Amino acid sequence: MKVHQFARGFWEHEPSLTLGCKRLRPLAPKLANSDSVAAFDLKSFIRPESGPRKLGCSDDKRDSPQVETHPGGTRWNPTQEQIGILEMLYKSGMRTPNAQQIEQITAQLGKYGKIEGKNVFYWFQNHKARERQKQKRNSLGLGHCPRTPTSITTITLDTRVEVGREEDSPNKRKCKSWTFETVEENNRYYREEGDKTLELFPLHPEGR
Amino acid sequence: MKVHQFARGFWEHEPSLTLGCKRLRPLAPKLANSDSVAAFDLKSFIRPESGPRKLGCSDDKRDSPQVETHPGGTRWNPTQEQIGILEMLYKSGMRTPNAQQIEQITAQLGKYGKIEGKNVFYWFQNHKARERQKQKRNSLGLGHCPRTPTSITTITLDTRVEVGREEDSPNKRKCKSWTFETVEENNRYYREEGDKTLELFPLHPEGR
DNA sequence: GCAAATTAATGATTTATTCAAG
DNA sequence: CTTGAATAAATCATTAATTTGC
Repeated sequence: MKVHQFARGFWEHEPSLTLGCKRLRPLAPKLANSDSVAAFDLKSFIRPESGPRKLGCSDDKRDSPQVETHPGGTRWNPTQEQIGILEMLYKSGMRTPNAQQIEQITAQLGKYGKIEGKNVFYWFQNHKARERQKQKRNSLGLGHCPRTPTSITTITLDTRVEVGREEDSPNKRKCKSWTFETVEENNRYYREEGDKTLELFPLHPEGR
Repeated sequence: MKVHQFARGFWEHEPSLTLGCKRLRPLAPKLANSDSVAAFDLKSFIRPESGPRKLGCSDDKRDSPQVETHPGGTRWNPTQEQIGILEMLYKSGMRTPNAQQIEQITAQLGKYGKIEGKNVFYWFQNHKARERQKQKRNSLGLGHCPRTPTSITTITLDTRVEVGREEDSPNKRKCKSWTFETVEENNRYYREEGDKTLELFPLHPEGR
């Protein structure tokens, strides 16, 4: 709220940035004049996806025949093996795997078909949420007995990980580090940020 | 739901996995009996946290005088400059920056103090949400006039990025790829998954 | 003045909801 | 209509402000 002075000239520092110059006069100067260069095209910076629509699945989908991974594949198409394993893990009590676990799972599942970490992550999120819905529907639908978890079933080995409940331990927070990558218009694949991240993390020497 | 056979022996495949064996017993060291090998310690695998509390800010805060980044730093502690710039961008209409943008912003803000991409990401999420709350409170609090955005102000350059509203363009979905990393017990720092990810991504050649 | 105690802000995660591919 | 993907809302947890008693 206070500082705004240095705002000026902020982007000029690094020539490596695509949006170099004096633009970024975020406020004030509309004035229909020279918006070509001076305009800075903040719009495209802010929302690069607004212009070109997607709607494509006609021409760019044909380049890669189908051999690899999911067919024309925008999204992950899990194989039976993958689903089976995931469900097994779920039944074993796993709910929100951490990075290491996701990594391992992804590595394993990768043997049965192409898959990424985020697919595993999403799967667990969705599955958890949908099992919960289903359970809620059931508990409301057929009578009451609201404490009956519909899918305890199997997995009763010695692991006493809660199966039907999620909210349990008081300290649930983890601490994750991500690397974003957008797959849009003209996207890169997996942006490293490599060393940066490495030097960033020793900060929090311990989780919480 | 169907497949369960291969469940057994699933983790034995890859010796490269760190949790191959029985180590990784971060918590629950009590119980002297025989849960050592046969137990497989699935529990610790499933929920490695929940044991050790943090509560530290008394002795580990003094090692690094204060020079670098946030003091004993578990979480990002933004500097005035960083906040200022972020707010500026927010006011410019930026709401949910994509990977590329986060990257650039992070690079810039890194000049004023340690920061990661996820901090930027979170900041925008939180700020957006909290501005929304605030606005809702205000609109409810002082009279009506429910269509008055309290902070249109500035930013009227040629970029017609919406300032006061969020829900707008029909196609909002992006497609991000992450690399998770948990910082817990004995955590790793930034797990690559490097080549893997690279070969994974060409799948979705374009967002949506 | 100064720490412990309390409160206010806000960074970080999780959960709920929504969108859209197939 | 199923479900992968993404976003928004709710929640948790730290850190900084601040208050308070000495």
